[in-house]
Amino acid sequence: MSKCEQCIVREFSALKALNKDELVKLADCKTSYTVKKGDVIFDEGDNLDGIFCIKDGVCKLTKLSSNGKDQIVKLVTKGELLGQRSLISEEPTNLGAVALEDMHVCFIPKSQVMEFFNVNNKFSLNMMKNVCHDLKEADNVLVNLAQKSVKERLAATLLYLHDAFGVNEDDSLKIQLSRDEISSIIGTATESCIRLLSDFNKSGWIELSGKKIILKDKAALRKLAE
Amino acid sequence: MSKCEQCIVREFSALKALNKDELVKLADCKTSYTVKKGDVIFDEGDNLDGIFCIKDGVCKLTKLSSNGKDQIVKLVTKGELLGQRSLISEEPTNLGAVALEDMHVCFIPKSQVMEFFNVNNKFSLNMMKNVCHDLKEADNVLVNLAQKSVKERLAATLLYLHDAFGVNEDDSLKIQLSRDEISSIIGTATESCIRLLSDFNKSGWIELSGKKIILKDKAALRKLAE
DNA sequence: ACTAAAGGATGACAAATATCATATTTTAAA
DNA sequence: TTTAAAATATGATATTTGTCATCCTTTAGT
Repeated sequence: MSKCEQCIVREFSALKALNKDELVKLADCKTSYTVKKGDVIFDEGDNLDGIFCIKDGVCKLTKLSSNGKDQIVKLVTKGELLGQRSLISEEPTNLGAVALEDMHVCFIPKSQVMEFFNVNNKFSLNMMKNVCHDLKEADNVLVNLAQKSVKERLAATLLYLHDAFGVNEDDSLKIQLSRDEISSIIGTATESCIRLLSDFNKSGWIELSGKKIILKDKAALRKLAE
Repeated sequence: MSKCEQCIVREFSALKALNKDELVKLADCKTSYTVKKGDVIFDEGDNLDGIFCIKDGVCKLTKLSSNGKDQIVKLVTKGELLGQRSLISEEPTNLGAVALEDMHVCFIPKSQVMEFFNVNNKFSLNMMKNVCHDLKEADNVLVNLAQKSVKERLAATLLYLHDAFGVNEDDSLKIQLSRDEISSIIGTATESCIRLLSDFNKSGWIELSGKKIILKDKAALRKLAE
């Protein structure tokens, strides 16, 4: 069982408020495991009995719409916690979580989270701030989906992927999404997304080679995304 | 200065967790006032020095998109609190609030909220649950905006207005929104919204008379909205 | 290495939605 | 009350986006 005290990732989440004793307790009760790319961490509607701390990797939070299509609501990465809302609300999850890469995650049982909650005010405040941040982001995404064109949303999404997940040595986006997944972020048909990527490519704003995407003209994309 | 102890509205928000002493304190520091229809309660980006408790009336929370159009993110009514997220995040507001009807609101200064926060665990938990509920709702709206057609969103919105705000004696929706405001909820051009309302009218699903809207065939609307 | 399946690309076309113009009705202000 | 402004309504048209068909490319499994 690895020690949470030495886990750098903890510094990026609400868990940073925990003291030494609490970290020992945490290490004691957590379950650490790996998740393969494509694996389901939890399904929409699952009853979670704790939260997940992402040690490494990225996953998508999705919701199935009544039209049969999945919408990606949020990408969650290293250092973030999963399932907080469900835990606080004492409700089943509203979104499902699927790994986009191989991941390392730790599961922290509800009882332990609740204990920290009650004894460590800083921890609960941090967690609350996380949820508040998520709410702000969700509102912003909502406005973009309602008011911007697919083209604008694609440009904005490419820039977001660039800024949030960085690039490889060859400048290609580090995070690898299928065309279908990109469509599922911007809320459009896969073919429309592919077509627009082609257009962006022809305009010289991006460069496509296989699954790799390189942003060649971020200024142009930024102008489009506003 | 009216007593918060006797205010029924309190029962519907996080404030229900306050005890008698705390309610006296609250009554002591709050400012109660009226807001006229169309008045701005706060603007997007304002620094709030407290939260608002809605005693009566309905307001819209909006965000201005870069295309110059306002998006209505949420309608907030009697019993709900405004500005919680901003207060917890210690950030300017992400959304503006405008009265849709004449309102009675109370302003509770930040210092007092923070004190309750620190001494009353139930209160902070309630507030946290509110934010979590807002997040869940925002995610759901987001998915609908991304995946459903304008027609479906209009049907869903009419049903929502019916269920959330009720009807008058003549069965017309109690809450009166302009066509422009309805468009701003569903995220479409005003003309498209007007046209679809006409279509719904011709189909016999709704009845329009001036600004009044009567839902004649909720089953049909529900089927459309899914 | 071979093969099936999945993902990606593109054309043709249809449907949904936005935009612009204009008329009518309602509302609010002088 | 009169009048100007705003809101509502509708047609004509352009643009955006989705759907369906087909082909090509990559990936994964045997």
